Amino acid sequence: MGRPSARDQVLDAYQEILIADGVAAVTLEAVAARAGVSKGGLLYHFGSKDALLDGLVERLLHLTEADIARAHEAPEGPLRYYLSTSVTDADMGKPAHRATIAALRLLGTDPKISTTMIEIDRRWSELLAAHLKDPAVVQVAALLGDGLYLRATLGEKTPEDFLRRLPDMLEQLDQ
Amino acid sequence: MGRPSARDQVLDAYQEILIADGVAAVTLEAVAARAGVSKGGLLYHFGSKDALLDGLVERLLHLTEADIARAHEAPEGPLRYYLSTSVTDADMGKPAHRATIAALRLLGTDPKISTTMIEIDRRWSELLAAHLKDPAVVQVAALLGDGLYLRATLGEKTPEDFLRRLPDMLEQLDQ
DNA sequence: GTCTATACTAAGATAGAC
DNA sequence: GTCTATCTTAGTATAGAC
Repeated sequence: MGRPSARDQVLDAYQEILIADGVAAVTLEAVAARAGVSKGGLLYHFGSKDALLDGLVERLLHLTEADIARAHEAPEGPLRYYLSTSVTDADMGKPAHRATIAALRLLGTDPKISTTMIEIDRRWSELLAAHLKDPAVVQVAALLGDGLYLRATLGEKTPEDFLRRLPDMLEQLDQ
Repeated sequence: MGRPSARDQVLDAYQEILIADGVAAVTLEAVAARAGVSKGGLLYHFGSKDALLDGLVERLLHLTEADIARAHEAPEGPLRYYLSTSVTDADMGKPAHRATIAALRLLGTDPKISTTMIEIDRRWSELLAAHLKDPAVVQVAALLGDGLYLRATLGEKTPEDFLRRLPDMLEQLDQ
């Protein structure tokens, strides 16, 4: 693992401020402070605020790829993996999850966010399609994932017991 | 109907810029220009940028209330009304819909947006709960609505034929 | 109720030392 | 690779005329 590079620490700080305090709180100064570097130091790694966003998008894409690979192998199957992954408190610490929530905070600010989220949706749907019969159920599952992420971004938690029932309901629908 | 007040025109401009160009494009100057008034004129109606956001939230709450009242009477039933309402191209012009998309653009910028969206979710769920047997299906329906709104915000359109099947699937699940 | 002019501030970015 | 100092601009908000 090794200790994180300064670059990664900056990206972490960016992400965490985004999640905790919202887009308005993300100033170069605040990010630098949280990462333990100066504004100049930060700008060495990311030449502009926009570069910071690009960095987050890139990270999100990588983490998602890794997550989908894991879903492929998951003993409980991709559907359960996908839906639980989205939101449980236990998973809130999951890197892919945090990066997604952070990115969603930037929704209105840059079109790159939208295209990235659409792309991620597409990849998960691809995986789900390979494991469900009915394409409509795939759509439902993907849509539910999106709903869960929106709620997580709103700070609303979805009841655990409902989350446990969810995959069963979808499988019933897939008959 | 009467012609819209200057105040309303300002709010319209704010909303439309939000939807079309995102949060960064929303400057007092841009909003004023689009509303056909000067910066000073705008600030007479809304004393600050924050007041503009408050205005949108208030409008959204009113429109939602009216929409829910309509859903109550809808011949196709609240479930169908809720799900179609969310996203069809035909409904894109619907005031409640546009206000919602605009508000979602502001997600990361102010906690008021989150609390408002949660409140709106709650009200729709209340209505749906009165017309479905299984509380879990109510949750699913509400979550799907959220997912549809997130996708609309992303600019991704959901296939019409899938949308038509959706309520039937949920009713099947509710047996 | 709306306009013009202007003050003020915050924040992004550059330059150059270390 | 990181820091301090500084420049620059954009954008919010105020004041006061009409």
